[in-house]
Amino acid sequence: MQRSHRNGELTRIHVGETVHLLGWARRVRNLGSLIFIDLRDRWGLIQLTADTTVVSPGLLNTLKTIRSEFVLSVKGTVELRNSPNEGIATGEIEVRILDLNILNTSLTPPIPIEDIDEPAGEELRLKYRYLDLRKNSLQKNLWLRSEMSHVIRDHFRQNDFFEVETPILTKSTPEGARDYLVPSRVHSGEFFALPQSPQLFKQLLQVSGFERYFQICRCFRDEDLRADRQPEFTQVDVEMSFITQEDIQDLISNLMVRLSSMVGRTINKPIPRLTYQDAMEFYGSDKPDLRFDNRIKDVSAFFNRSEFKIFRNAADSDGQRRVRALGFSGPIAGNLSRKQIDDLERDAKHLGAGGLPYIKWGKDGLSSSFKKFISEEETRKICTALGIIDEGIILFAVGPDSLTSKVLGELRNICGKQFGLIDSSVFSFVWITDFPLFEWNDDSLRWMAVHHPFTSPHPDDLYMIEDRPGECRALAYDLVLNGFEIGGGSIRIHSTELQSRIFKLLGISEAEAQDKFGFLLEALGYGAPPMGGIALGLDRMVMLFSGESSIREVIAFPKTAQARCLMTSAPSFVDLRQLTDLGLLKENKQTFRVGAVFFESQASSPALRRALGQRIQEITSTQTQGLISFDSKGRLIDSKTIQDGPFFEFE
RNA sequence: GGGGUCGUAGCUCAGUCGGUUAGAGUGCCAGCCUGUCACGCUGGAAGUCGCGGGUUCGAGUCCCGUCGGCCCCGCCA
Repeated sequence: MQRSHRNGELTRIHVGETVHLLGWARRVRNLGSLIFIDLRDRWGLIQLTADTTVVSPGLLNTLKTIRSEFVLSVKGTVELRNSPNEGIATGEIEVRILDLNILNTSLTPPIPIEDIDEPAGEELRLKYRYLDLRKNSLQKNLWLRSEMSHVIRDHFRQNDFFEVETPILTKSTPEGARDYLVPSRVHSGEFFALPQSPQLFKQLLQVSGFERYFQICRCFRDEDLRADRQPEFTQVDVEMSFITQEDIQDLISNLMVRLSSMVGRTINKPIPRLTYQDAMEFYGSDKPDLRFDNRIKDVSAFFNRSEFKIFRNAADSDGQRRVRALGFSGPIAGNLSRKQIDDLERDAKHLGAGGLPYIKWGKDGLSSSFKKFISEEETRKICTALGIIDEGIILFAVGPDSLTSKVLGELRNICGKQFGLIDSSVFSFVWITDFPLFEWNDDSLRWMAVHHPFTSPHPDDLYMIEDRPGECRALAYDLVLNGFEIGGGSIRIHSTELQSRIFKLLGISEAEAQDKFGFLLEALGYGAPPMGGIALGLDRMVMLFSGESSIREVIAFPKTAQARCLMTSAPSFVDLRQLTDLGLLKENKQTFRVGAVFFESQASSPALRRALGQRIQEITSTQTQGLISFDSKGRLIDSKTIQDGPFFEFE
């Protein structure tokens, strides 16, 4: 069974040739004495045609039975079309069918297998993922992903990197995300954890002298999901010895230039750097979208004599609380409706603000939520300070920086989209540097590592680790693209003493450190080189590079927001035997889910009855009870009483 | 853990104030059709209104609960 050509690669130079093609019938257009079939394979679409008045009766019969998504093998002659279609790549030509075999039939697909304006709901698309993946858009996305992976491998190989696989079954570590656990059968009661990242292994590979390591690896985090977060995701993991953060940033910047060119984007080097502090001050975010430059400004000083008490108090608070503002010029911003402003205020309140004070200058002149506290002259001064020349709006937030940054940073993103400030064809990369090393956690009442506990402090800040941990900077950096964090890394600690100091500050006891990371601490004592690295989020990169807004569109078999696979129905209950094998059920107390499945049918033959029995086993688990009904042809009529059986416990 | 939103034919959706036999487009099936390419025309079949309970003479519509999809907050070193 061989094809002579790929469908999408046929052109007018093949006219006159007899070709053998394979693929799926995307659509059949039967005009009576003329039949057209669009045949799809991985490389494209070609129109098959047959004149039913001249083909053999056998072929005519076959042609009549073809439906969408049937799998076909075709022999035919390439011809120029009478009426070309400029809309498709192979629109100049068509293949006149000489012979055709149906290799397989297809049920009517439950979802449209085409990129159309109103695609099926995501629930169905995920259930029938193998059909959804036939669509051109998903094939294109996964192809881009495949190509990007190759370019990434090539880039690191060219730079003398060593690809090493690290364990998937590994050790649970404190700090960080919740682990996915895997019970050990051999060691009853003990667990492996799936890696949140190969962090410790890549550091140990540096101790081993590999010097340049990379891996494209799967990572797992048992946390709640978002459009850009899946429980398992793919990292481009990198670690190097004897380097500075600039070395790593340069290496990755070069990679980004190469990858961007794959989707027709040119980016300027060097990629700009912004300190964490400046990012928070000017953009209210550690992953600012720099496709537009509207900046947050501290306007506290304008209000140190103001009648507006909330602002005045903040201005007088010596920096504890500040009045910060974000301005947008232009008629769209200046002429927002009451409702649009209410919507923004609702967003602001949602983020923790008390309200959304604003000044707006539009067609109808000035309006402001605190007009009576501010003169027109003062208003003009503030407008000028924020660069609002003609029409525009200024949004205010007051309070501690943590609050005002969050509110204005988020409003900046919302307004940037709403006011059309974002050129979606632009790639705007930025390195965010000098992250804080620690942050105070109110729940556990202790300092936590912002990046991870192996991150090196900034050498200038070493002296204040114990006294002023909150001010201590880390040699840590994130790579941000269009408002998404696509990577993060750091220079690591390579001395046992410093690592112990950090653990101590984090409240990790000597004993716990030994228990959890003893192997690392020990390794650092055997000539660990200075080292650092980065991990890039491949899923997010492919998402952004393909213009998608969810990483599910660039993952072959993604999970839902509730971390389920709708296609396989994972996770699922398992046999009790498996649980007892794993030591997850105590021997002296066993839990059984008791059930029995009855079924009724008028099945005509013993063979059909046996098949139905099998079918029931497929659609129920051993823990199920209820009644299933089939009709005489074995079609399912009713299974609504099927449910999970009750638990019984025996001592 | 919390907030928002959606769930009606295979699919995408409409369904008014709670009131007759729940509609449209598309897909599917059948017939007709020689240049279609989202073919066209004619006809037809197709519904557990997510599930459970409640209010009511009467529920797709109102109330409570529950399940599921999506988005967000918390969370994600």
